[in-house]
Amino acid sequence: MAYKALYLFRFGGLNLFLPTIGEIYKMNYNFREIEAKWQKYWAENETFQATNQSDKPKFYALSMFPYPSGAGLHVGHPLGYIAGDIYARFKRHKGFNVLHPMGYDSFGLPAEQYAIQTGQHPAITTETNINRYREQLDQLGFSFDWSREVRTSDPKYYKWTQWVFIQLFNSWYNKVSDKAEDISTLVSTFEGEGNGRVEAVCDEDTPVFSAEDWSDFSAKTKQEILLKYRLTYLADTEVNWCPALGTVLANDEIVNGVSERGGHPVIRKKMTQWSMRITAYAQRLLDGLDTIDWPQPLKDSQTNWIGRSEGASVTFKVKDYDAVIEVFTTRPDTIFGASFMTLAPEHDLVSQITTKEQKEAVETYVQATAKRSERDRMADVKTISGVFTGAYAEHPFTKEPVPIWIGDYVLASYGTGAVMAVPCGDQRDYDFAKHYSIPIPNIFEGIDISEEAFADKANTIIANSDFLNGLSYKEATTKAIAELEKLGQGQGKINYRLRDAVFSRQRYWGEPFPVYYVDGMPQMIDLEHLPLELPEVEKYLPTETGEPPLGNATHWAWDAKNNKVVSNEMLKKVEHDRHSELDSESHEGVYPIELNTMPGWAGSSQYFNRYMDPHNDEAIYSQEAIGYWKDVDLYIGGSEHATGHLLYARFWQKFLFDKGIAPKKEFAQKLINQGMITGASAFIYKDLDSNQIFSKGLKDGKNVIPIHADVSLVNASDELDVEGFKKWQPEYKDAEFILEDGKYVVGREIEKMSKSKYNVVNPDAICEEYGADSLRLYEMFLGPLEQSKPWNTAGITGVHSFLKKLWKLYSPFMDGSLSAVEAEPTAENLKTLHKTIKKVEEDIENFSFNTSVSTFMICVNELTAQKCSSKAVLEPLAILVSPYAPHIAEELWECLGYSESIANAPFPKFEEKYLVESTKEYPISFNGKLRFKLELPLEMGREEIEAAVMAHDRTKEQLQGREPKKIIVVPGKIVNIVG
RNA sequence: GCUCGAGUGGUGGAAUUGGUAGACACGUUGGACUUAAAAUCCAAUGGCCAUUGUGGCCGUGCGGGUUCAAGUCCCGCCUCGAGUACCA
Repeated sequence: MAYKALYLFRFGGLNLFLPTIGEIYKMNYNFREIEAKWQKYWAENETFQATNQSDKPKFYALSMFPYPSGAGLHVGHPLGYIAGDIYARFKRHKGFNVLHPMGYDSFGLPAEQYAIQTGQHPAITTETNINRYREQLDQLGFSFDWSREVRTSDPKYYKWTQWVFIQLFNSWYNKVSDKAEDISTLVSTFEGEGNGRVEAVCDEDTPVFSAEDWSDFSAKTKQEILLKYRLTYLADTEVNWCPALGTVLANDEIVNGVSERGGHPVIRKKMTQWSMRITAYAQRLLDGLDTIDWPQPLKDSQTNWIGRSEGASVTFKVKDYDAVIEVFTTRPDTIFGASFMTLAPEHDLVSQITTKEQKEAVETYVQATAKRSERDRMADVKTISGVFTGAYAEHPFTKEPVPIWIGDYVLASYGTGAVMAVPCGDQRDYDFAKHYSIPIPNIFEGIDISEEAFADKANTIIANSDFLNGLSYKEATTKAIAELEKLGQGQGKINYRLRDAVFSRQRYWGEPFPVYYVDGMPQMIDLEHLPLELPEVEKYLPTETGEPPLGNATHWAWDAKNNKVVSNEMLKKVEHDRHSELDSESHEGVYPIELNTMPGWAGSSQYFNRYMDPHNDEAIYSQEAIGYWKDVDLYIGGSEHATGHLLYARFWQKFLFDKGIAPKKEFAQKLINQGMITGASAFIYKDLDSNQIFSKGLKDGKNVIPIHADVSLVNASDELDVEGFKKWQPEYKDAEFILEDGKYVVGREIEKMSKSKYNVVNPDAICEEYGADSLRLYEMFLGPLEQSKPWNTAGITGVHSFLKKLWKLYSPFMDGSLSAVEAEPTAENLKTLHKTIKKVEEDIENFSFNTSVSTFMICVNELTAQKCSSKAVLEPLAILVSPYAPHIAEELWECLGYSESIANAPFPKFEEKYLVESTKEYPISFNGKLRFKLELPLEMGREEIEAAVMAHDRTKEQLQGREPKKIIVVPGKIVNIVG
């Protein structure tokens, strides 16, 4: 009651109680103190630890774990984490048992490159960086369950990465059951009947053999054959080799022909590499996309990446040679239009079939293309080049000779590396034919092809094509395939662009393969002897003989008898008296260990499952744990992983599903791509001919180059601190800055946030000035989560003052005391509250976090105006705000008299009845033009509303005695009168 | 080239999916408080016109269309962004 008296006093304008210094300190929203207090509380009380058993429904909210780079976090990094954290906290309020873990993708190139430069062990750099990341993450108040932290570079973790690799090695893909099976089932089939009837995804050069053949094969041959079936296998692959980085790069690590990291040139090179038979899963990876709620653009890019195309494979006999050329075509209906064939210059048959006369020209051409880098080839797509081999193939139906050309527009890596060229139906074939004056037969009814090819399937009617005449694309395709099958020269086929994924990297800082070699054949190390830990090396560069960095290790040989790593000296000692070791059941010697390491995506392909049971040393995770958590309910991360991590992780998950290790075919049901927060770089304009630097408005007409200036030297109105700049870049200390209106104004450009562009905004500084809650709210307020948007610190005062107002709402006496009273809330209070509950709940469910921040602001403004201090309103409001601004919410919650954390307080229930009003404003509109408003009782029906509207003066005035043609009443919305 | 996505005030962005366009915030301007600054509070703020007053016209990239009613739906363009690329 005393409070209430005070309260009335204060709002009555008679503030007689002057606060003491201590009270002033308390009465303000002291975010520094509050945030430190609650971060400590959460850590000490393990508030966010999830249990693997609960009566509550489960919810798994995951954000992509970061690579801990040396630069630390900038304001762009936490965006997705904040969104994920809001959702996780929301779900806790909603009564879910929430798993919200975090960890580090801590293997990677930067740590290794730093090691090369400084000699410091990558583990040390990584540890330092992780500690820094942790500090920054803690500062932002995330509700992560840190007891489940994983690091991909931790041997306890990568033990299981190695284990999955072994499972893949011990599996083959059975097309009949359409899943991965244990390699032992394949071996018993080979023993029983050979491989004639085996339908597997395997290497193309796999020979056909009988059961007898199999038993006669040497142990080594058997292993070689099995390697052609295993889901991870060794093969000579043409790879993207980056000499500058000394490593192989995946396709998605190359941008415009140069390495994504560092921009070094990349060349094609053949190497023996581990590969993953991801192509076995191409169709299932495609089909699975329909079952998951992922962003359409991301699905599209995976679909494109997999690149399914339906068509036919056709074999052409080569005239005068005992050889056939197999081609893949999506247009078997146009087969009568094929007037030549083109092989990729790298095609195996080229050297065999080339005639004497053409030999020189062909060889020159092949060499010339080999020399051209991928980048050059891409740069000039327009140039048409090719050479005739002198050989002819035989058309399967007409038996006419078809000249065989080679040309670099045909890619060795796609399809069979050969095409049947139908110039009338494909623009590239058309251009090629025109260029070399090859005939262009027209096989389309009523189509003019004198200028360009006709590629429109939908409007195709085939002509001049024997049995295909008069048929549509669809009919002709079916018919052509049927006829080809009769001849034994073709069949329907589905082709994928997706290639098997190269899995070896010539790096130090990655997972070692659990593999040693006996007679050059890979052997797996048993689970009980894992992890195989990274050895120490003197230097982190490739060896002088070009071996990967692990070649520098002195202690990197496998003692197969004692199952441990021994020094390379031992290797030499035992090696010379080894016989056919593969034949003996157990290997007792000392053998070399694989020198490559695994790529970055290895560790990230199973981490989400490992979080479920991260400390399990007996299994990758227990079946109880994964049986409970099953899959990720919400995954938040960047779209740049669309065809990398997100595809590989789906592949591993499907494999683990086949093996009965994972219960779900897809690891993440819903995925959201958070947009990038970009930086507004600042530029100064240096005159090229003098020592002058021009302000933005004066640079036009001058010969200037823009130079990045650090954004911290620029104020909100784009004015540069010139003295600060000179201090920062002493090379310009004598430069003359030409000002406009007494100021130096910088130019702005939106770019990706990056250290080298000096546009990085650090969250630490923001937290120091405004607090983590302000930063969290502001990052959400900036715009829709999925959209990329530039950072602009200026606007943060808006959300910060919202928090201050919120604080005041709970503390109107300005003395730090609790103001919430047991007073009955007014109808107005409840209306404001329930409006907010409804909107905020909807917004969170729809991931429209930006609009809910506005809703909070409106709510607090209204409640302040209403002078609301009722507990019945302020309690639920604290819960509503808590996912967004958890620290202040906890503090308010405590002020309201609770000793438990707000984290598990139930989310307020929305009740429609509080929004109901007695009257409603109806906007009235005439012919969509004149508008006025009319307030009418809510319970009025349609006819009553019409009558009330017609009786109104404005209506009469407008209608001037005429009868209205039509009256449209949309319930609760608008009344429209058409006069 | 192909595949997606987006164009709304000075700025970031709202708009219950066809129903009063510009919520909320930044910025700007004016005012209050202050010796002053900061902080805080109040008011105005799409454009043009009218103005003592309630007002009027135009406005969601451009051009058409459907509808009583279009930022939202349809047709045709333009621009920007993202992904991808000689894929047979």
